[in-house]
Amino acid sequence: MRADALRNRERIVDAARELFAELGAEVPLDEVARRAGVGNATLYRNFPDRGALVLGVVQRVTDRIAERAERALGDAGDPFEALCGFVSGAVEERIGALCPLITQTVDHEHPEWVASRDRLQVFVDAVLVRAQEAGAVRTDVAVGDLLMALSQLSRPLPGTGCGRFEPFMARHIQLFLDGLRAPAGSELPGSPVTLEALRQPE
Amino acid sequence: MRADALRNRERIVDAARELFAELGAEVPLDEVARRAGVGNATLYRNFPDRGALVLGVVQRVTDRIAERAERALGDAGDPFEALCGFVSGAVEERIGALCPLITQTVDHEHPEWVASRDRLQVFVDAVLVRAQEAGAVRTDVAVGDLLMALSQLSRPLPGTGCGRFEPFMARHIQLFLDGLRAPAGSELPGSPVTLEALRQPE
Amino acid sequence: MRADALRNRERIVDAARELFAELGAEVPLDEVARRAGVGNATLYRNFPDRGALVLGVVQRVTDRIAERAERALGDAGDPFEALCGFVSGAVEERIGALCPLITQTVDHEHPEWVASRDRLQVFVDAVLVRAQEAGAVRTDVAVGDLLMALSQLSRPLPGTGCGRFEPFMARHIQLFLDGLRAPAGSELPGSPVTLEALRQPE
Amino acid sequence: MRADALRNRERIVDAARELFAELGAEVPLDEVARRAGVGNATLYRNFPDRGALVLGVVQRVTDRIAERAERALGDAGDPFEALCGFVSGAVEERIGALCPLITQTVDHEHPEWVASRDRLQVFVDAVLVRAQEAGAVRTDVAVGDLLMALSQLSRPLPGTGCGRFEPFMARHIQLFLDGLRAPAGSELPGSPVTLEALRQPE
DNA sequence: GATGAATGAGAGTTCATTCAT
DNA sequence: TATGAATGAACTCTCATTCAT
Repeated sequence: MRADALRNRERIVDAARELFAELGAEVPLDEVARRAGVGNATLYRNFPDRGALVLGVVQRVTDRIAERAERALGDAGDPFEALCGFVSGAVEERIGALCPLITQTVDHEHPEWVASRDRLQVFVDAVLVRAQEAGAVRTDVAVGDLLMALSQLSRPLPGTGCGRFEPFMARHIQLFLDGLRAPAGSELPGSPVTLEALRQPE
Repeated sequence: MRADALRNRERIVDAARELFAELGAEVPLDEVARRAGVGNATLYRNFPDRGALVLGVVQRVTDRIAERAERALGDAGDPFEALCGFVSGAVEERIGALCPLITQTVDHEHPEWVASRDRLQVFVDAVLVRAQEAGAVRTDVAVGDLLMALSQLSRPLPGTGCGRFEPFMARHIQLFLDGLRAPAGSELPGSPVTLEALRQPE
Repeated sequence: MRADALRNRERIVDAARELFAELGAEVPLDEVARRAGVGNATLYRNFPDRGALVLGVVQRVTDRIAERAERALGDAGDPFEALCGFVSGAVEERIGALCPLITQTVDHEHPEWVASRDRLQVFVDAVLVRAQEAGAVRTDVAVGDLLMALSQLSRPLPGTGCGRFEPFMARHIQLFLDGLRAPAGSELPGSPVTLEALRQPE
Repeated sequence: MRADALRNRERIVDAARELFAELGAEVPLDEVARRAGVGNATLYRNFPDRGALVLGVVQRVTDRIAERAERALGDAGDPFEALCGFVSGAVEERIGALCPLITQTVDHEHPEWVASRDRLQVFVDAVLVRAQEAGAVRTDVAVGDLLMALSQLSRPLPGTGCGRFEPFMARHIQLFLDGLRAPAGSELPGSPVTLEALRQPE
């Protein structure tokens, strides 16, 4: 019976991830339950409120992106190529839907979230630093710059049938990656950004 | 009383612009009315439904950004500097809130919107082409690339007290502008994007 | 200027009469004003609230039907024919919309209304009695029986494009008139009904 | 819990039937819910919009009247008496509130409604024809003449505390029934009316 | 543990009526 | 005086959440 329950939980998170990406974070939770093929009360049993569900999705996505970064680290080829590969993977994992979920509802003190976030940061940082040490990426940027900009550039636009704008996004992400290349094209305002910035002090 | 009515209309559009930027396109219309200092029915007299109000805001913002572009055109200085100045101005005008409003609710056949959009395109195109002809910007990008990416990079994040993330955005926009610089840093997928893309055929 | 004001008042009552008959007594008063070709505030100047407007319409219709009855009285031909002619005329005057307006909103103490009602009763009673005295109509019915049933049978049905059902109504009114004929086809429950019944004590 | 849900549905239809008859088809749905003793959202779960609720009520009433006709058919006594008994029963079932609901909101293509309507027609037709064959009722009338006129004559008048006018209605219905008696008292305009007329072609 | 149903709070929209020109 | 505009109350419908089976 526990296997069944776990499978339900998985299906709920998956359904929520898709729907959040397609229709935004405001989708009716009954809709999520329907897509997951469970009753709504089952959803509430697993995630007492919308915040808990969002946290579940955010962690899931974050962890999968961290895995991608870890895999990119193991890639022995050109460091910049590895970085680009990671970027594509992150987009596939729907990183574009991530930032709004985090800023809108995640509790930044929540230890599980902090752990996921830090793990993500460690691996992406390694991928980035390796490219910087190879002289391929300017040194005045940090992991938060990469991930936040990437998230924004691939962020879904409401009303677009989920994917309609992706061809454009690929161009714009490429332009951004060109802007990351060493030597620095211009001086950047502010300081390099890390993921802790997401919970900025007010 | 016509003067009074017009002033009310202005106040409603202004309030909506702010609230759409701060809280997204789903803000309660009663909230917009309250912020504008009018009764809710006054809002509905001027804008029969949410779509009409969104259209009003979109046109207002589009027109103001087009004016900025026109002014940048008159700037006799360095063409790339003029482009950067325009970009800053567009961000100030809250271009970041624009794309979602357009894709979500604007009727792409609506003649007034088409007129505003085309006017914007003409002026921004001129600013961009001038920089390209001066050899400062790569030639495989078009006005839609600039505006859509800019819009996404400056798009407000829900739950952030409107501005909290602007320091980061400035960095990321700068990186994107660096990516725009000639010579081209890499080959871009797809073709240069114009604003007609916003209404892409299905 | 008074002539103008009076003409406005007339136009408002006419518009209201048509709309009440077509769409029921709940039509928006702004709609009445539009149909009358005046501003809504002009309507409110003439009729402080919906009740006053309804009273105006009810009186107008009542008076016109009373005139028809008066004319039928002057008709020297067959008394039953005269009665039938009056009935047709009353239907043309939209008697079918009358009863609901009266029961719903008219103040039964209002002296002007009482005067109109009594005048109607006097004339219709005369038409009816004449037919009864000629032996054409059963004697156990009174003016209220005739007018209330007639009103119900010709009462507009909402959603019907005003007139779609009139062919049927003509049949049913004819059947009712046949039922009125002497000698009495059956014993009727209760007592003959007069128009005072419209304000029945509770 | 299905039993409970069904009971709720029943209570909602009953409450709606009463309120439609008392106050017309425009009663606030919240009022219906209150009268039924359920929350408003329960009403909306069962009947997604007002049209669905009206359809539910119309079907319920139609079916009950059809049952009455069926029972009248089984009555071995005088055919005209049986017809009169059916008429009384139909009035008790609130046939008077039926026509407006049908013309105002029912979708005349809706298969369930068509089925109910046709079933009603079959039984009432049988009752009527039997009286005609016994020589008691004129032969130039059909089931639609009977039911539509009956509906209009017993149609509730707004503002009357539901019943105040029933004594009169009984008289007028009796007069109408007298008019139905053979031999025909006069020639009727048009042709006999069936229930299909309710959806008349435009 | 899982489910369908119930609920109340809230959002969009309409309308009778009042105000300001 | 006549008008267009403003207003708040009311109504329909949705949705997060809780309950009963």
